Amino acid sequence: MLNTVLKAGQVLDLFDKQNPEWGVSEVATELDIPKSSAHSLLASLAQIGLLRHGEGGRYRLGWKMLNFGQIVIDTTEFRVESRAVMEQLAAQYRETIHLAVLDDGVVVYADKLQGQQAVQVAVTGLGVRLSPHCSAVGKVLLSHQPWPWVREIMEKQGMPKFTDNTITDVDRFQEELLQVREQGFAYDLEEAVPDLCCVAAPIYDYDSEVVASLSMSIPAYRFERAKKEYRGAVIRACQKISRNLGYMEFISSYRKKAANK
Amino acid sequence: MLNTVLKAGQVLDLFDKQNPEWGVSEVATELDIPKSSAHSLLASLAQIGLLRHGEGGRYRLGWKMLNFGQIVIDTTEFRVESRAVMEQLAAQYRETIHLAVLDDGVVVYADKLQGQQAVQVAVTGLGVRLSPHCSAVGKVLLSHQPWPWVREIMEKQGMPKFTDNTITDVDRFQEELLQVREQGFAYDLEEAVPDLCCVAAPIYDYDSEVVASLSMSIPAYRFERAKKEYRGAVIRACQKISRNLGYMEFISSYRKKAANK
DNA sequence: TACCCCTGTTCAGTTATTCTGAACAATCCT
DNA sequence: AGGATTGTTCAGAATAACTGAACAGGGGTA
Repeated sequence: MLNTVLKAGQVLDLFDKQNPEWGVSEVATELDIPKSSAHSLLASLAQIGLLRHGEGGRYRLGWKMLNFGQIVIDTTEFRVESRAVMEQLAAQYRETIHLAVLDDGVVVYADKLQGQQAVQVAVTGLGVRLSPHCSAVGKVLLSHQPWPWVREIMEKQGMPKFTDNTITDVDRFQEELLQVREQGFAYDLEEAVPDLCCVAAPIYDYDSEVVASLSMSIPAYRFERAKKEYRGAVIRACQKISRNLGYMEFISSYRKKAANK
Repeated sequence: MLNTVLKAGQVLDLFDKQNPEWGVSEVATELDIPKSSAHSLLASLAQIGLLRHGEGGRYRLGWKMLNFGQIVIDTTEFRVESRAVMEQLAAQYRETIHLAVLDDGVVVYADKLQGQQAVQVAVTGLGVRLSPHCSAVGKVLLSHQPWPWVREIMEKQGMPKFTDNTITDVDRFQEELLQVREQGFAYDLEEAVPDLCCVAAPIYDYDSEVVASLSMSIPAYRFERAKKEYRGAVIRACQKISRNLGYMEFISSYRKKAANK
């Protein structure tokens, strides 16, 4: 591992929505490195376009980040395939639809659609990273990962309690994941945000790997009324996307048999 | 300048919409470096999340890029201010609206709206980088930069001919920029794409700096009919955005006088 | 207006890293 | 099953990064 690149990564990670602008001295004190080291890191990152230094010598994330982000969006196969199905769902139910993936143990929103105002949609909240233990998509994605790995992640990240329903016990979480995997969908019953429920299902690719998860978010009072219908719609949507990605169920079950031999 | 970071930048620049996936050996031969060097670069970039290595050990841009791109979008002041005005323009004229900035001598689309289908809009073509000599936004942005610097950029990048109207002569381009700066707007009369015309104007910030340019793109036959109206609409939109950013014209003229002393 | 303090930037010697090329392991294709 | 890819590892040789003090440029204040 190249030490210099790792340091550069630490520098980049400082830039977030709350602190989009950093000076050399600030970075130096924050990372506890000499001013000159911070300077060469920032200057080099600016030279390759990942940062830019505008007025006052302060640094911001560069426009190339926009470019790279867009490439991610445009070249992710399941994202392209999901789009049409997501729009259909959003149009029919007028609820918020999320498409999420697992990245280094956290849930990342790869796409988002709102039923109401169509315009702002695809941009807001995209790329947001959050802990997976309290969301339907997180449960779905983790349920298809080996438990020891999941356990390690949970211990490393912790399982913060956001509402009374948040699962904070590791063993309880394992049971939940087993059930999710078994039944092929997951609920989030006000576990992350009060009064907000979600239902999510897995998206498989041609290799029968779970590559993403799609969810619909619904206010609790409305969710209770038609839980089954929402669930069915999400599951059918995921099946349709999976099929478009080349997933075939019978091959999957065949491979499971082969693996168990 | 940190050599390692520069190398990392070269690696990242390989990833584009046409080649979103690279292996170690491919990178090594492409950049003419030993396989092991390519490996440590890719592995390190993957560790900090800028890349990810999925199936087959091949590497792709990481999900963190989406995150960073989104931060750029959400924390760019003029972009936030422009949004409402752009939507208004798009709704009224039903034509494509672009918001562009200058980054290292090239034009970058910071936002894009289409009048017709509202949904796909904000995502398509965002972050795209193109040469500035054949677009209205490019002319506007360059017209507010010192000519020697612009000349250098033009000589480095070249001025490729896309249509019969493309300006390919440097001296001719200088005249054009002088006029654009003087009149406060720029046309693109089928200079980049046949049958496509644009009109663009500058967006000033509180410091009287040109930070971006907004343009409207219209099919040539329609553009000829109402050139003046389109021009007026774009200029008024830019003035409104500039004012929201704290730009005040009288301060600008005051500073010009002070600078000329 | 002049001062002071805090910026970002540069530089050269010391230190620690990266770079390299060959050997290994795993995978795909024939 | 074989051959030729691929990605990965390792230890010595070469080179880069790290440091801390000195420099320069602004912004604010007295």
